[in-house]
Amino acid sequence: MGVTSHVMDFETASAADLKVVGAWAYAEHPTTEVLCLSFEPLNPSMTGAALTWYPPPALDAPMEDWNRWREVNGELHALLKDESAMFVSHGDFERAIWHHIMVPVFGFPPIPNKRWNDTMAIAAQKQLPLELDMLGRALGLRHEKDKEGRALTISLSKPNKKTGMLDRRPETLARVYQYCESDIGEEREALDRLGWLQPGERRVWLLDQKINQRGIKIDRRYVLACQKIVDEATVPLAKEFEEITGGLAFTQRDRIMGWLEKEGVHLPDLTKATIAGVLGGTVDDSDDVAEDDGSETWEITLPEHVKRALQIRQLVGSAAIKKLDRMAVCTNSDGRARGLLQYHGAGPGRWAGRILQPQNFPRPTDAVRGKSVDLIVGTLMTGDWEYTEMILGPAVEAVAGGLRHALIAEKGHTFVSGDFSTIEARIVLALAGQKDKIELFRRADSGERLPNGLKIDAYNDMGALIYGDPTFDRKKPEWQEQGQIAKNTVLGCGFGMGHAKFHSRYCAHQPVEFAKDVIDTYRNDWAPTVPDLWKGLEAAALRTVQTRQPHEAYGVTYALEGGWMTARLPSTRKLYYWNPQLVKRLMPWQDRNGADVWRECWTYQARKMGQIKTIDAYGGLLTENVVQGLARDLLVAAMFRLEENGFPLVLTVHDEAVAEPMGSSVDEKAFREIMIEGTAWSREIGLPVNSETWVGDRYRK
DNA sequence: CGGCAATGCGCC
DNA sequence: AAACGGCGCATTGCCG
Repeated sequence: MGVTSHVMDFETASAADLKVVGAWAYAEHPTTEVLCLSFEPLNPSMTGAALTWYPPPALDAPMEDWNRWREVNGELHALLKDESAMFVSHGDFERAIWHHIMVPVFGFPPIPNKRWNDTMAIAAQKQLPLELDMLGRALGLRHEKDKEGRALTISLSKPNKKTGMLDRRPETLARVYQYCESDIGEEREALDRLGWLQPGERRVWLLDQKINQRGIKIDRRYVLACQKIVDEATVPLAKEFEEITGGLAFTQRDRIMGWLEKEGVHLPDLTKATIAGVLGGTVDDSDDVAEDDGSETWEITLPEHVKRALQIRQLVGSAAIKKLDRMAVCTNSDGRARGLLQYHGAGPGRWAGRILQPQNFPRPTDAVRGKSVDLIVGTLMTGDWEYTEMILGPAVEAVAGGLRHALIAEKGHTFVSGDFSTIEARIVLALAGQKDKIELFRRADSGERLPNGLKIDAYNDMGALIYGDPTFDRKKPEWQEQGQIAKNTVLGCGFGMGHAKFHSRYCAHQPVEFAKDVIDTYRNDWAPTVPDLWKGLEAAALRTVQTRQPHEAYGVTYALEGGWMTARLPSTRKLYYWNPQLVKRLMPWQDRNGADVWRECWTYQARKMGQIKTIDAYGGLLTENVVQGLARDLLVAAMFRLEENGFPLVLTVHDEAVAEPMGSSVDEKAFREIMIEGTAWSREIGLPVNSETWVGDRYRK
């Protein structure tokens, strides 16, 4: 990226909370002010050449202050004028401040995304922590964080408690400038070690920036109406809960558990499934929900007051409704929320969600399932919780189920969306060369029927094998439960899940032998080439670490590069594993004599819950990474085609893309064709791609 | 009071 | 012979 790159870092102060509202709403907030901007060339021969720009001094300031300011101001303008000059930031904060403050307030020219690089994106792509100081620690940088400077800078956003004044004294600001320049040092050091994005990914990042900056419209009126419903419906129930439990709030999970014990009720947890189980209502498994099948109606008689308390928790305990608060504050003045997606936030390259986390909206709940979006929105829009309960059902649950409808298309635009059907299961089978099952999916996609008239269906195919009945039909009411088992087998067993996990997760009320049979059926009969895929990838990767030479299996090439293990996918993109190490590990199974099994394995380090964790790289995991990575690349390929063909994207959710084209009549068929076109590599491995699409003016499932 | 870790719960 | 994984956010509870 050349010698003319400069690292840039702003320090700002604001009454807005950056973590809550995100960079774009923060930058636009009327109280947000730039304290300073440090910039420094990347050229190593110019280390220490950082300059710090700050807003112009007061009109009556001494001439020397003005002269000093003019010098830096001139340097910055000259830099911007040189179109070959590039800029580096950590995250999108600098771009947001530049757009909302430097351009309109201080008259600087806009900086197009093409002139930016992002160290956070690079760290993400190389599987390292995203936050700068943890990134530094992971890379073993010796740069010491200026904690005092940081604390001081943060304190400048708050008025002095006694005087009510904001501290902007010259000596205070001088300390902030010093901190800002030190921050840049850390970023530069990190960049030296990271290098740049791998080939092909810069254009993905540019697309990501376009989508994030385009934002998505939030229906503010709807959000406010939903908040009103939640508030008013919750008040009486919270009070009742408090009375029953002797002063507890329904959010206090641990204390509720304690209280239940005291009342003689022993539950393993307070998950949705468990509560539904003891309350006698079965967990409603809609066709496309793969979880919760382990739950069942437990033979427990509950005291009435305990039952009522659990009911209340079930009714109002949805954490998802907190998204309403975020939605209400994170939008820009044009009503759009920006910066909701983090490029490469997840290991194999998927996006992660930010701010209001648009990737985990609750799926339709009982209260709203099967009802039209118009009815749901029309009802909630009244803000009347009693009316809502009359039309839809429990108010909080109805709001939770309708949360995703708060995302709307701009006036004069329409949403069109599609996902990839069962894409991960298909990629596993295609990669493994399980041709008969791939053919099965292909025939199912084209709506073909069996000789007995039944539509071809992968889950039925699996069910027929598990239950030894060729007429197996999961749509028949009496086979509903078995249908779920079959579905979970197809979807869940591709990455080496063992019988114990399958049992506890999907069929806890069956004997464990049943789970064993299911796992065996998948591995030995339904998809016998898939375990070979696990073994093949595991062996190739292990040999690579052992010999330090590249090894290939199933079109995936493992190699050691710098401090990373890389996996080059059939799509040519590489996955990164930081700091691979050989280790001996005890396997979670015994040999036929019942003896422990030890093996040479390798580990790598990855970010997990804000920490660096050491992860064992076994075959099932490597397979999953490869498969998820390929699913992501398939989506990215479709995203480029969509963007180029008049479908501007506003959101992606792993295997789903949402666009917001102009006009009210949208070519849904064209959208679908683009989605299922596939790529050279997907055709090479014979992957059948299918997509279900919808069109509407509100986000939905 | 704020930072941090652990846990729960939502989605793919 | 054979280990599902990936996320973010809210809350709680502990620590200083």
